[in-house]
Amino acid sequence: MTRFGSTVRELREQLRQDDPRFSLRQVAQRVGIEPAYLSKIERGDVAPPSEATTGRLAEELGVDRDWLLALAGKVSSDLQEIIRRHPESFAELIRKLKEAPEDAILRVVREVRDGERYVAHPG
Amino acid sequence: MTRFGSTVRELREQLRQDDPRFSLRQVAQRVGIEPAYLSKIERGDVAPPSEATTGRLAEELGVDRDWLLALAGKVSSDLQEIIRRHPESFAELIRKLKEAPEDAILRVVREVRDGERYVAHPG
DNA sequence: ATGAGTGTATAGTATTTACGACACATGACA
DNA sequence: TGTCATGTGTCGTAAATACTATACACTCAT
Repeated sequence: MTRFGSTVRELREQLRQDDPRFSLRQVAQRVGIEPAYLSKIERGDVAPPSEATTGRLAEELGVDRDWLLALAGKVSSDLQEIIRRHPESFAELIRKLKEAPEDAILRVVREVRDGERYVAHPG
Repeated sequence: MTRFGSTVRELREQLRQDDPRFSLRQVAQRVGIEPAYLSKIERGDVAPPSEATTGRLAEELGVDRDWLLALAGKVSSDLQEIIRRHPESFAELIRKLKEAPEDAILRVVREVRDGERYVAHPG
C-alpha cells in the first residue's frame, strides 16, 4: 500500500553505489535493528517501523525525518504535542490549509518565520 | 496524569443537573460503550479511549472534538493526514508556532481564513 | 572448497491498545 | 420490601504494534 519500504530500499541502494557500508546488514546494525527485520521493511512485508526507528533510519539515509515519518504514515510526536497545546486553533489552521498548494503553505511559513510579531519576545 | 477522565466526569455531571439522561449508564449507552468502561475512563483507571470513542463522547458532551482529543493525548487522524501531505512545510510551520502565544496563532489562522490568496481557487 | 558477506524465510514473542462481560453494593422510590 | 437505576470491582481478551532469533541459500574472492 505505502511506498515506504521501496523508497528506503532505493535510497539505500543509491548510497550503496558510492559506499559499501550501506548494505542491508550494516545499515540495520547502525540503526539498531535485525537485518531480517529491515529486509521485511524494505519489501513491505511488515508495516513501517516505530517513530524512533524511522527517525534513526532517516538520519542514516540522509533524508528529512518528518518526510520519512510521513511516508511511514506517522506524524512526529513532538509536532503532535505542540498541536495539543492549542488544539482548536491548530485544527482550524491545518484544515484551512488542506486545499492550499505547497507554495501557499510555504508563504505562511515564511511570514511566520520573518515576522517577529508572531514569536514571543525574549525581553 | 491526564485530566481527561475527571474533565469528562465534570462535564457530564454539569449536563446532568439539567437532564437526567446524562447518567453514566445512559451516556455510555449512547456513546456505544459499556458503563463499566466509562466508569473506569472517568476515574482515570484506564487510558483515554480510542479516537472514535473520544469523538462520540465529545459530541455527546457538547465540546469540541479536537479539544477533547487533545486532552486524550491524541491528534485527529484527519489532521495528521493533511500534515502528511506536506510534512516538511507543516513541520516547520508548527515548530515555528511552538513558542507563539495563542493570539499569535489565531492571527495566522485569521490571515489564512481571510486571505483567499492562500486557498485554491475553485475557478 | 571455504570463509565472509549478502539478503531472506519462518517462527515466535512481549507489550500496548481498546475494549466486553458479569457480578456486586448502594440508595431511592413505590 | 422488592425492584429499579445508579456507579464500580474483577477478570478476561482479540487485535495491533514492534520487534527478535535462527537458520537458510546465494555469491564472490581467496
